[in-house]
Amino acid sequence: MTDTYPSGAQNDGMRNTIIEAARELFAKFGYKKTTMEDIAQALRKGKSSLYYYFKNKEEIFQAVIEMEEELLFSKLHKVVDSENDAKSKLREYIITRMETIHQLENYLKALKDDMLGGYEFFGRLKTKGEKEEAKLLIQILEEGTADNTFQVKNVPMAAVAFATALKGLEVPLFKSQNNFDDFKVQIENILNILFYGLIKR
Amino acid sequence: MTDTYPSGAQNDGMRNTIIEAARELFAKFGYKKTTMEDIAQALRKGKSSLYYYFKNKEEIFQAVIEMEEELLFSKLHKVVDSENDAKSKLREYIITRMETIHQLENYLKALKDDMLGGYEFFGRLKTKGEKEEAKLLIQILEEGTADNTFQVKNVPMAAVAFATALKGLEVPLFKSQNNFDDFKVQIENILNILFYGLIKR
DNA sequence: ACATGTTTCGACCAAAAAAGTCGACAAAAA
DNA sequence: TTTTTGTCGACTTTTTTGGTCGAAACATGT
Repeated sequence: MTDTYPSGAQNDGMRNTIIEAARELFAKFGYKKTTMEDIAQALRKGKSSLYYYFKNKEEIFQAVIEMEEELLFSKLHKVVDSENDAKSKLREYIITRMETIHQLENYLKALKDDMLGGYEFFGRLKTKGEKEEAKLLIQILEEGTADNTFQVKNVPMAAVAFATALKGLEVPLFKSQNNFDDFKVQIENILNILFYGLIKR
Repeated sequence: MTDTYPSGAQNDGMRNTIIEAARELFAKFGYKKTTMEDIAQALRKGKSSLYYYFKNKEEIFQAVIEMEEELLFSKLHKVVDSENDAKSKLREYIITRMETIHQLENYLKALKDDMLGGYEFFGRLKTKGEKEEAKLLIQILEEGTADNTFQVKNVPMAAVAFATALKGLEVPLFKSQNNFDDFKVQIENILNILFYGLIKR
């Protein structure tokens, strides 16, 4: 087979099993300190079995990060597709975003590592996520502008500005993984300031 | 200097600093996955500086385990030296023992690793701990026998039997590090059974 | 029963990582 | 100024790890 790995229904099962096991180990020890032997032992298999399903270690890690990004956007889509008004949606979007990223230890570590060169696959993944996030933010801002909750002249540009600000909020998550409640209070404060500037008066 | 390492007041400071930093890293990653570079970076020093204070990596780990054993027995001594009656002391001793061992992640890991060959220094440390524990249990049992709370014919032998039973209780700690509250309920149940057999009727 | 496809893994190799050493240097103390 | 203490970059040696390969076991099809 030419650089493709078994992905029929049967083997998706084993691939997903490997990804789940790897995910826990990467979360606990990090990418570097987790060995292929660790992952294999967690599955009670030989190390070389992993290479039947994945090309290499980084590909397993990529699959873990893709899964975690998928989880993140699944949650964000639920927020955007809810029946709430635009203001509530935006608030919920930001809180859900930061909270979920905080929980997805591997995704968070990958974001952090990316600042120092990170992984080959991560650039593409990040770009894809940024585009998806822009779409979601545009959707919320357009809803708010349509019903006059928000006063935004250039929605796409505002969405980009928002997304950039959200990235800045990621930095505190790199340092402290404990007091998210404190961080949440901070987010609420920032939201109030943001809304004061956005809500029509 | 001939195989001794600086241990004057000044350098005990640096040794203890190294031990504390190492302790956190060993607890988080385990002995094997923690590198000398990790420890050095945590202290913002060069890796070879560590070899000024310690002979090798295992000696650092030994110092960590000695410190944790010292913490354990310090707590146990407080229990035995309290003014409580023998029955309360025995109960408190067992709970404090299991709870503290549960908290001392490195000591617990060393106990676990010891079953698989473990570390060169650990045998001596364990023997020393067993002797000290026997003394403490004898003290409690003698107090209880003297005031007729317990009915024990051969106190030293009973102490050894107790210590052996306590070791058996360590095994559940190896597997689950989460629900200690459940484990504590189990301990209470076992204590009641033990007391029924011990308390004079 | 045999052939084919799928999955597993022990042995191995090359590369990378890590433990540990050494000599030079800086800083502190005498 | 000399001696002692402490630091660390460069290096060596040892160990670990990622990854490969061929053989074997297992499952499936004919």
